[in-house]
Amino acid sequence: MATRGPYAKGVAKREEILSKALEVIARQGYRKTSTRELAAAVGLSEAGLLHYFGSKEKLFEAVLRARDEADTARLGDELDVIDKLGAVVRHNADVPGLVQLYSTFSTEAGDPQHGAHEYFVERYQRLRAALAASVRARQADGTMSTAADPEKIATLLIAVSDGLQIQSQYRLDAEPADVLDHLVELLGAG
Amino acid sequence: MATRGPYAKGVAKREEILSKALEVIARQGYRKTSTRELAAAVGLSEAGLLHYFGSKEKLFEAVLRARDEADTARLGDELDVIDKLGAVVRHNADVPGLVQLYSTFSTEAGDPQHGAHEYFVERYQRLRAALAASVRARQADGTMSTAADPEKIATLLIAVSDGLQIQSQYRLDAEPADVLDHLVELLGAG
DNA sequence: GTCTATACCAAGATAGAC
DNA sequence: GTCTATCTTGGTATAGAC
Repeated sequence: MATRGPYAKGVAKREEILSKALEVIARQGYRKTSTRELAAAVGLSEAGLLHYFGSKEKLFEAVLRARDEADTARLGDELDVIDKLGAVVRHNADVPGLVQLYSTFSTEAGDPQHGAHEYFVERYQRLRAALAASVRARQADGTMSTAADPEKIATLLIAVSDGLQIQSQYRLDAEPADVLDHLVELLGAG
Repeated sequence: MATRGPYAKGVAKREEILSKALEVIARQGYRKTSTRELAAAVGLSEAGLLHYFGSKEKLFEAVLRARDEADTARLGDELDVIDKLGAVVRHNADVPGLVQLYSTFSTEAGDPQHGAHEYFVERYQRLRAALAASVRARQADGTMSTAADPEKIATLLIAVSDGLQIQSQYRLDAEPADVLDHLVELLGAG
């Protein structure tokens, strides 16, 4: 039962699929992207496509992981986590299809049976911990109110960022990132 | 060509469908609830069920409208809109199926082609206007910081409430309503 | 009691997941 | 190819306005 791992060709194809999937989804949204269409776009049969990821759910989970990695690579280590969150929200405004993928997927994976449920559980835990640490650091150097509860503010910041992405799909006048900035600014006083 | 309006029988059936739909969704989630199953639960064929609502999307839109009305009826006119939002978030914690329906639906209806898109556009506009008015009222009687921008805070409060419902599906320690309360409390200072 | 919109069903077209 | 899902087509039966 020696497990052999992916061949170089498979790794390359995997990456091609992810980047193509991102492109197609960004153009036409998540719900309208079928595995059939995606398969055609990368020159594979449906079975061939699913061979790499096992299921549609896992494929989209991989797309989101790739996006997280791209965000991390793009933003570097200059900003603290709260500022990064703002930068990502700002950047996302230019990629509506991806926003829809993230929103739809994070919502439907709320079902513990969903293939990507654990991915989001871990992602949210990691994000909350990092944001809470950033809140504490800001409180220590006096740039955030000490009345704020770090854990609750961490949860709040994620909620704001998720919720703004949903609202932004419905003729929202304000820029989502500006609303988030306003919150951080108000939390700085006091 | 005179349009005759629904018969008494139809009105009753419509209500039965809405309440049964809520029940079924609460038990097994939104995505796993098919029109076939729903039709069986109310003793109709699929075509008979769709006769009332036209499409699955419109049916679930009707469920959400009914929930909004129930919330309004239950809460009365004692509370101002911000407090009502908190009360609804608190109440929703007891109806997990509804939370999933609302989250999933509000997300996938982000597509302008979606049957319920206009419903959410109007709902968000109405909510934002009401919340902004409440912010201004609080600023006038000194219970909210005048540094807060009423429009942005209105958008923010909705985002928080939507985002918390998503996060609550992923092993969130804090009570969503407590996080919202914490925000309102912090906005009161200053 | 007539008439027609409403209430409902059987079968199938279409399309996506796998 | 198979299975499952939404929704359409083309009907019959009945409620209830006149």
